[in-house]
Amino acid sequence: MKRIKARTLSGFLELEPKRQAQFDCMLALLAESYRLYGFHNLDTPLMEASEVLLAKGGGETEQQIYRLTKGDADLALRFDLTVPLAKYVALHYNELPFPFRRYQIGKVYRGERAQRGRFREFYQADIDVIGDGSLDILNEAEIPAIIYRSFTSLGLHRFVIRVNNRKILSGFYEILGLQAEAAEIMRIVDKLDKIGAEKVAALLLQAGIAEEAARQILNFSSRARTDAEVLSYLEGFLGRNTRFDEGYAELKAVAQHLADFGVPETHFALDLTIARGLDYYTGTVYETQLLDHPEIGSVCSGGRYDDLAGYYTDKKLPGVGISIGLTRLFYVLEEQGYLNPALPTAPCDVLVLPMTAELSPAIALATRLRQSGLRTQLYAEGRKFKAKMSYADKLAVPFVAILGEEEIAAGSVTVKDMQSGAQERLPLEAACRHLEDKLRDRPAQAPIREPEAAPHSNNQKD
RNA sequence: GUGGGUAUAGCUCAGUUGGUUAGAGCACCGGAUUGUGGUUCCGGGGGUCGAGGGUUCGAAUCCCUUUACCCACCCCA
Repeated sequence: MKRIKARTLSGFLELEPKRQAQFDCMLALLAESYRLYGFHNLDTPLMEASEVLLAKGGGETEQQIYRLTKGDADLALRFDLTVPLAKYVALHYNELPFPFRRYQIGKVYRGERAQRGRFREFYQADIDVIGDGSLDILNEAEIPAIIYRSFTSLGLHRFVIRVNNRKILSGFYEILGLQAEAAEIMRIVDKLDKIGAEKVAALLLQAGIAEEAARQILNFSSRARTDAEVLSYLEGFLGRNTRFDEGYAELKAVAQHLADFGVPETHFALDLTIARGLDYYTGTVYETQLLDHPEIGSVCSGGRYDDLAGYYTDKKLPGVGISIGLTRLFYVLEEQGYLNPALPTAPCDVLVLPMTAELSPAIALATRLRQSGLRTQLYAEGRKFKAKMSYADKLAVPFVAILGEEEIAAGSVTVKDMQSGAQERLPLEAACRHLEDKLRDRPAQAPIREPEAAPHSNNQKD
């Protein structure tokens, strides 16, 4: 028989059990953070009609989307979670409460070249708040708090949430008489972090921007300012452009309530360089960077948009949302050695090891433990004790319960703590309560553990 | 889509100007230890050297074709 070589497609991440458990832990904590802020969960289909996903048409999406046909049906795999949300909100408009707050954590697909930290199938963890006709600015101000909560709950602390407002940028470019080039300028300025001021200046000139204007654009986007300095700097331009003035008011409103929302100043920065390449953002934009690894770019991005579902409905549905690239985040944190080795990854709390051919007592014990809510696995294979212990070790299970002839005869069970190696024989009920106590008292572990001191950056591009 | 690189065991890789039967570490399995794992020692299984063609007495090694993958750019999470 000819065997097919087992393989996984490039750009598709597949984890062995221990790493999957670490990933799942991060995913669960994100969902918990999102729920804490009152978001509905949503699970839309992985596949949609191509015409729905490609409503916008053109550009990168069309090139990168996975498309397939089945009979006459023209189907596509979702490219992000925002377009399916737009369809969902348009379709279920009458049944939804507005503002509609939903979170969604799911896989998305992009048929582009895979490379380090870039996948063809990856998880996005999104939240969006959709308004019916209008949406209060406070929803935009709350977003940094959700980001802060989400990252700290994972155990990450060395990050900064950068915020800007696109109305300020486009208003400023209008003041310079460059409204036609605004989108292109933003895309270039957005690279400031990556390639530096000189190269950005060169790109601006290349794009046909006059030298003086380029100088002003760069000066405007200079980062060396505190939040207060940014706001007072912006005040100097007020009264010259309506859009600019609006953006200023919004940015100020977002910054104003940070303390009330519990976001420390250290984790937040008004940053006029943040532009976002995506063109549907119309107001506040967010990016989150890991301080120790700026080279990986933003790990959580989003912003305000005025018209979510214009392709599907006449209703005007403004919103604000963010997306965490969970697969990339996991990949990078693992690569940097940030995953907490103390994170429990065992599929169960107790492994019951029967030593006799008669399995009834072991089954009864497992049932008893499960009734107490302890995750319990029964090892039924008739292999050597050594193999059974080795299995327990591979699972990294914290406790094993050994049931041999002696234990059964005495109505007892031997409980072994796999970490310390200590074991004791206890009467059945006492053993169960002992396990309950031990497992209840275990401290919660965050999936991420950052190094004490920031490692010096040696990630020069080569 | 553009540019560069790589392909040898499950994984990470070594392999001399082309020369016996292609190696190491990790992983896996067995034994030392038949009621005790994770450490140690001993042993074992596992490879069409990506595929196809060519040069040669002889190819993992040189040449051609091809496929896959990796890195970077574009763009993004």
